[in-house]
Amino acid sequence: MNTSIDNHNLDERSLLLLKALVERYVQDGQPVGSRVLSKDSQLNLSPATIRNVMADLEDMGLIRSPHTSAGRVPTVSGYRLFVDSLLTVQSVDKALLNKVNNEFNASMEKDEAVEKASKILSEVTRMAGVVTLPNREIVQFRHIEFLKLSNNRILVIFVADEQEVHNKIIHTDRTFSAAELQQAANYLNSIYAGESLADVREAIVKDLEHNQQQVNQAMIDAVTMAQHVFENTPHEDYVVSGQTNLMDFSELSNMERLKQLFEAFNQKQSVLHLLDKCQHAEGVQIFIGEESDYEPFQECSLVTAPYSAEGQVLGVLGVIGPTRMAYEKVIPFVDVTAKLLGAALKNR
Amino acid sequence: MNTSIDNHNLDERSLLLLKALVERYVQDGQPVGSRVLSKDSQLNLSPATIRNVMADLEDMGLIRSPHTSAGRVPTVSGYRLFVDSLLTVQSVDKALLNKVNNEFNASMEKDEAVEKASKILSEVTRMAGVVTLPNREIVQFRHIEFLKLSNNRILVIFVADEQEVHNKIIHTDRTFSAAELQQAANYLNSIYAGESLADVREAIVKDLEHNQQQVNQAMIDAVTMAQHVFENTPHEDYVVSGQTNLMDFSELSNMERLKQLFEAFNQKQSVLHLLDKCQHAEGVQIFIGEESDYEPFQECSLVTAPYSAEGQVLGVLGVIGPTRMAYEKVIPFVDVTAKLLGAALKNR
DNA sequence: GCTGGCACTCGTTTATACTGAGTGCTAACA
DNA sequence: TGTTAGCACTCAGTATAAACGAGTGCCAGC
Repeated sequence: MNTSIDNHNLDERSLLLLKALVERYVQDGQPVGSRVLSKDSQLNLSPATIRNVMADLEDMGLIRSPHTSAGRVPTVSGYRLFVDSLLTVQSVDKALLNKVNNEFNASMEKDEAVEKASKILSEVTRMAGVVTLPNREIVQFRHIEFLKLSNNRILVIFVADEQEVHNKIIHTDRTFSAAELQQAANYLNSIYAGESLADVREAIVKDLEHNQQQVNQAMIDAVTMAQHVFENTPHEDYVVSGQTNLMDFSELSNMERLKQLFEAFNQKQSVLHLLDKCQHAEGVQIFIGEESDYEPFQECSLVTAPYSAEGQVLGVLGVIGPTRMAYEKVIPFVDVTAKLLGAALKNR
Repeated sequence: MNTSIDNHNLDERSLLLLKALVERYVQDGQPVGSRVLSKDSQLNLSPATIRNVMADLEDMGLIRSPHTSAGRVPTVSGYRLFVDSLLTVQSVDKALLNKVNNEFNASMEKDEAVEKASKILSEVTRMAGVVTLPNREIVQFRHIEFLKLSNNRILVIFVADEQEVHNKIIHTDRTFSAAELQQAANYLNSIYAGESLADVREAIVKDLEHNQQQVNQAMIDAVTMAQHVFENTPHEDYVVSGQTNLMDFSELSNMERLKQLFEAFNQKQSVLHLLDKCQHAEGVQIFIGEESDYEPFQECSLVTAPYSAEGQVLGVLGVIGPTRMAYEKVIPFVDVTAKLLGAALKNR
């Protein structure tokens, strides 16, 4: 790795100072001046010298001062450099780790575990926790069932992956008898059971083409109905916890922006898009402030990690909080939570 | 009705003045003084006279002044008197009514309709809308199905009331074969289909006692499993929309309290309790400020109405907003929305 | 009983000055 | 050449005071 690029051609001392500055600022939220930094940092330097260095750092866009007579605060690039090469990751407290691990107990179902993970993330970090629901594409088709409601409304229940039950009402062109429905279900169960949903979807399309030439109307009907169910397969989704924690941060106390942020969580769509980007990143991924390129998150950072079981990436989890957060603690915690959630989902 | 009690022994003029004051205050959120009221109200009275009347109203606890040199604002009792006997209900705008009615279309399922109602309430009133999910007790049992997961974990799927699908995983003492499960389902479907959930629950208990003496183990097993499913029947629940609308009100801009309020929505429990109280009230029910006796709602009012279909009360819906709201518009709108939702659920 | 008048209250605004944290620059020092 | 002490300067924040104005309560007169 070319550290000279990573580090903006800065010498050791400047980097140490930047590190000290970020840590200090994260700690008490006040712009930090040369005087405190002089006492704070290991290097025994006078405030004046520090001011010189800070001037350089400011020129490089790593820090800035809110106004003339205030200290300096890190810019996004400053934070970036910090998290990329400066920060000393703190290992997660043993006791905490144990406690969290115990929260995931064996009798827990998928949804519960996800919910729990989100809650843990928010409670431990005192920020907002978010977990995407396990990806459905790689899930196995297990069982399907049709129930006639009214003449051409049919309730379809299908079970995926041992315990996920989905249901949907479809509208058909003609009326089916209970026997026909039973037959269709049997047909589908016999040929698709055990395949992944993605595969099933593909297979359905092929089956339709293929059967068209044949004359078995019953099969065509069955597959057509299945297609109804799978074509707009349930959207992805995620769970948020501890949104209200964000109301405690003074940097997010602007009602205007806070409202935007909360609405973003409700909308889901854009946040999902953002989380998707992290899905196939390896390990922890971080968006600092405007890096996310998403207006409502301007003042926030997002720390994520994908979680997986048996080599399969299932989803993403993370926390959202103010840019000024204790990255050195949050990052390892998000990381470990992802692993624990993955483990908890292993035999589900 | 004994108006002399209702009206705190106030003469017509005082009441008219109170009415004018409340309306004015609701309109522009500023304490209203004698001068504006003198111009505003029909009665041609000098500010001095109005001041005298206001002094009386203040003595009775209907209005108060935030400080010496401000106008007056209504107290909770003031609002109460206003909504009970003073307010002139404005009929809902025809165009709006039509628009709202069209939002509920026939192909909508129960959950969707509820969701929609909540959204409509929040969007039209620009406050938070809330709708409890239709009561499940009166719902019909339709179909049950058991699916074996692992040795003693069984996935139970049951369909209620034509389209509601519920699922739950139960743990059994012994292992059942697929055939046994099928048999159990058949048994339950044949004897309980069509009954209300409440009845089913009762029947199960009786069946168990009764069958105990008999020797048909299969039936006992079936009923025992059913009992597992029904014993802690899914909790009540509700849907909120437009929480973030509440962030626009200056009277709720205290972060501390706003956080409390949002957390109350998440907790659900207490809010549900409050809504429950309205379930069997006839027509619109209103809690003004502290009347709800629920801390987080201190600065808020809740306007609710039960909704029903075919004579059966299904749930409650309403809006939550600042005490200072346009009751004369909100009340009829909540009322009519309840009716429309009821109608939309009629043939579901 | 209603009204005009008047003294009074008190939150809000505006102006002014003061404070203190922090800077940039320069000159001297090692 | 890098470091430091010193000094003038900037500027947000706070305090103080004065002026303002919206509104009141009360009283005397119509």
